[in-house]
Amino acid sequence: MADSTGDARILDDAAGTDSSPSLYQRILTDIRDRIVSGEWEPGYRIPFEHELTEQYGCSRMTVNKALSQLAKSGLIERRRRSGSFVRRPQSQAAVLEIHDIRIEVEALGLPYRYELIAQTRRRANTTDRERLGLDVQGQVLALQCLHFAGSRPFCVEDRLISLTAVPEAADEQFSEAAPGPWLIGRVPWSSAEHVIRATAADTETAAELNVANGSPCLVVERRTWSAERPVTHVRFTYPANAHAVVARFTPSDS
Amino acid sequence: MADSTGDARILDDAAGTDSSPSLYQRILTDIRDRIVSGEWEPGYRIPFEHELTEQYGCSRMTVNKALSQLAKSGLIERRRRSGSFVRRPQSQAAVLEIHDIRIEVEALGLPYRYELIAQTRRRANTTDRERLGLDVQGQVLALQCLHFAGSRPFCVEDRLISLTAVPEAADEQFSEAAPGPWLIGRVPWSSAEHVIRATAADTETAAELNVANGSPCLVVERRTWSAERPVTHVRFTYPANAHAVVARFTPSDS
DNA sequence: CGTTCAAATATGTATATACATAATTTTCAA
DNA sequence: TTGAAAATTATGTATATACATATTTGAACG
Repeated sequence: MADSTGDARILDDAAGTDSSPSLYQRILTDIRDRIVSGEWEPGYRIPFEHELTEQYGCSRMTVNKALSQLAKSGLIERRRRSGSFVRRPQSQAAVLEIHDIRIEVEALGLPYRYELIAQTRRRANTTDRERLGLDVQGQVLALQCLHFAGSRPFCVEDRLISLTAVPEAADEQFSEAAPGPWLIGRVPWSSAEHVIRATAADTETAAELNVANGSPCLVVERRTWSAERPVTHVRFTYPANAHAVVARFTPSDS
Repeated sequence: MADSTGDARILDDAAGTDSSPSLYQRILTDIRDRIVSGEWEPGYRIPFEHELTEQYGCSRMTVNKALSQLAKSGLIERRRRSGSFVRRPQSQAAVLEIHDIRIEVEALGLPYRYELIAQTRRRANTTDRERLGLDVQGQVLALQCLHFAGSRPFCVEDRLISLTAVPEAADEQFSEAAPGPWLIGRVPWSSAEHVIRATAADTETAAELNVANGSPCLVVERRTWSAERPVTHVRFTYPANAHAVVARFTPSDS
């Protein structure tokens, strides 16, 4: 009797929808999409297991499997008796830190200051599209900023924001707040790519960083996507010896 | 009846052992330890679910949960009808590639050549212990090598291997095979840390890489652990523009 | 001798159920 | 009013069971 009930449910579902991805995976991606799209903001209480159980017409075990995985991957937080909540966008991944430069500078015991050098709004040109990984035209916001540690320049930031993905950025001044923290608090990212290399400082960069022309610099570029959509591309240029990128990795099964 | 059986089992286990970590997690770490310690080598067939079920006196669901997670984290591979097998050490993590320089060079369409410059065996000195993160003394093997792309030097490798962790390395010549691939095929790593920075080439490095003194270089350092034990530390120095480190990251719940 | 088809088998996903555990809310007495 | 005990609730882990699915093995047959 118990079995035949379950059986009927499975068959019903199979008939109703395409059941090629498993149910628990469908639940998982449904929830993940809602979080990543911003529909469910940080702090939002995800429906209780028993509610999802009803919505999907499945058992609690199935829902639990999906939610447990989301918790393990860090997208949600589960609290007994209270429910499951969307976590605020992880500001540092297990992997490569999405660094907040203010924190980096203050960790050195130096006062932090931020300065906006230039701000341009334009239709994406070829270079912009390449940087963002866009295939269609659209408005972008280009920013150039300087971060200071004490009185000395700490790094140059060269950023491009897709206004298609983040229209609110158009109304933002960025004269006080740096675009990095602003974006992080606003747009949950689902994927990121870093490219790290060394270059010799060109004339402009050398002047901005107050180093000798041609001296070695560390360049960190990051491209960020939210739900498959390009959000921002940023290039940080640091004078050598001022900065190192640290990445730790442990297979995540323990 | 079915319930009381399960019930009795749980109580038995609780009485017999400390049950503070959950059973499925105990199974998971048991297997993980055996793989990482090298007891179960790549290709080894892990006991079938029904065998583990007997060993741990639990249900298949519990064993399945542990094995599924190990599969998701990439440590094992599961094949229907055949069983679960230890995968060969992941040569590239989802995160930061543990790069095989030969492959990198050949991807550029250039012939690859490797040359051993120096090889020293010694008791670990202070610097060595610092590089490896060792707290006790022990024998280490220090290697210096050059990797060529065509006739031009591609990068300098400066490596330290803990002979406590890899005693076989003492008998290896490393005149033909580079230590990187040799180690990767032999020691499964459980954790890795990368530090990436830019420097100006010192006299020695400049000579080896055939670049101007003081020209910018990208330095990638990696420390590797196997089951909490330091295995190797390596520092790659590349002339700028010859190399970039690429890291991709997507939260792993999909 | 090879090809096809059926049995066997291990994993994959789902169910209903049970009890543990942590945290909040309610109740009730001092 | 406060403070301790009890009820409530959502998640955490485990069980027994069922059937699906992929793959190998082996048998039957042309």
